[in-house]
Amino acid sequence: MSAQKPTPQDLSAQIASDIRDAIIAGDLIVDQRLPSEAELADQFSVSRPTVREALKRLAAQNLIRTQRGATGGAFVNRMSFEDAYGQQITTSTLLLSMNSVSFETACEARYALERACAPLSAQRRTPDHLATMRAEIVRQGQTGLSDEAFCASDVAFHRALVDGAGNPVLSYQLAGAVEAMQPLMNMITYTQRDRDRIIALHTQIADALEARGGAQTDDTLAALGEYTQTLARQAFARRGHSADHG
Amino acid sequence: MSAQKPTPQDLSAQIASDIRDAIIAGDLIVDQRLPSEAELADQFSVSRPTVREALKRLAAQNLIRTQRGATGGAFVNRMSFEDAYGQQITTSTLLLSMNSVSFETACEARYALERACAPLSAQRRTPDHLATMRAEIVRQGQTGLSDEAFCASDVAFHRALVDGAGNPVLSYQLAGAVEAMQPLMNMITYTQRDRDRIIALHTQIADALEARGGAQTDDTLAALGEYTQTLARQAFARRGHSADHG
DNA sequence: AAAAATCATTTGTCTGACAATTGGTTCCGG
DNA sequence: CCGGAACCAATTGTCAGACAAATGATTTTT
Repeated sequence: MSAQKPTPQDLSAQIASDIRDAIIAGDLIVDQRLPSEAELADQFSVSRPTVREALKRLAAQNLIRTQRGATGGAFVNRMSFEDAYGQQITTSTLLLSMNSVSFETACEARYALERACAPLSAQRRTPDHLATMRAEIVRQGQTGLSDEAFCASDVAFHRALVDGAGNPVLSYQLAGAVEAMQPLMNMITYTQRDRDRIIALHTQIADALEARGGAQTDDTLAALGEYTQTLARQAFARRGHSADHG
Repeated sequence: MSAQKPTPQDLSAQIASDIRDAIIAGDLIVDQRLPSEAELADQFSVSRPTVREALKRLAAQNLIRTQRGATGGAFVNRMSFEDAYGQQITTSTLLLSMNSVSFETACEARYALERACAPLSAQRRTPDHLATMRAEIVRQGQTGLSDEAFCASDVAFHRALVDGAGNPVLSYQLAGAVEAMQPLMNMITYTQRDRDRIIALHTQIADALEARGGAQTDDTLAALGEYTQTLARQAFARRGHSADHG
């Protein structure tokens, strides 16, 4: 009966919640202009700085954009796929780096999700997607490529695979899984032999997609996932050893 | 040599970016206390309100938490899976509702991702997961259940399936795909016959998971996805008709 | 009619202040 | 010496008012 949440929330957080709810509920539609900061301050009976803090919270979530000038103000933002990508990647990256998620768990999730794209990508990939993948494979074979650059190319390869499915929602969901893995992948040192093996598997995947072989793609992805897990286990075993000696 | 980005960004956005980068780079570790607002204002040569706006931006992304009092301040937040779920769902929901993503595209993505969990869930699901699924199936069969409640139960059922994979990263990634679909699913009117069919498929899925049948689960999920698409097509066809007449 | 100057509105930023919270500190009493 | 109560200091939360900067609309001038 009393207050479950008396005032654990700041005013700016409450106001942000109110406006956010209105946007989600559709009471505020895309590109609609919110009242000016002064008006909002009046409506909520708070000061303008407090309103501004609330608006900044919403802006941080890409829910609104602001523009200054005579006809300026805060406008409900159409959440773009690009915005969503960015948030997804930031969130996923931090989630993985801060929660002692094992490489194994993250890797399993990534390859499970990616395999979900395989049949669709085999069906719909365009020559563009294939070209991107082939180009990344070539890059991965270059001598003198740093491990970091190798991983970046790996990510680009896999993004092309995912995008090949031609489903932007899928691409968005996968963005986090693929990109957030990169920092973890960077912790591995790749020998030339490792790279050769990965490149061979990438080539198999590209070939399978070119031949519209969904099942083949899926199998090869599974193999690549397994191989990645093996590499990681070796890397961490080595690290564990040197830790013992350090 | 001039400015690539002259000043398209607010000061508070720049400061938020700086701090965010520091967190992502690991320069600021979990639970570490940031300098006080006054100190930050000094360091960045801005006023305290500007610093506060920056901090609110970060708080909106669950990157920091603030606490007041003598030993209070802003602390780097450990991004919890729960936090990440919430952001993921909000972002996905808005993305779908604002971008005229077709039901077909969203549904395809959802079932593709969910099928990725099938083999893992068949392998690892606990009796708890099965019990949840069975309970939701029972609920779905209750007479007088509103379409909305039916959809909510559907979501709960699918979440149990996904959680059964025992991979929190996977659960997190799927949260958006499954939950964000609910508003779209709510647009469909389910006849008793529709519900019976869905319940039958759900039962098949639960049975398959109980029998550790990954492939069977996958097949049934595919069938359920197809059926959902069919229902949606019918619903939209009807809607189109009445639109013609209205 | 076109261009330039002006204006009004709105966000961005600053200054200074006070309230509220909260852990630590000091002081008093036993 | 110990325990508790009063006090203190640091910090965030909020407010009020002001000015700067941007920007579209308006008015004036050419």
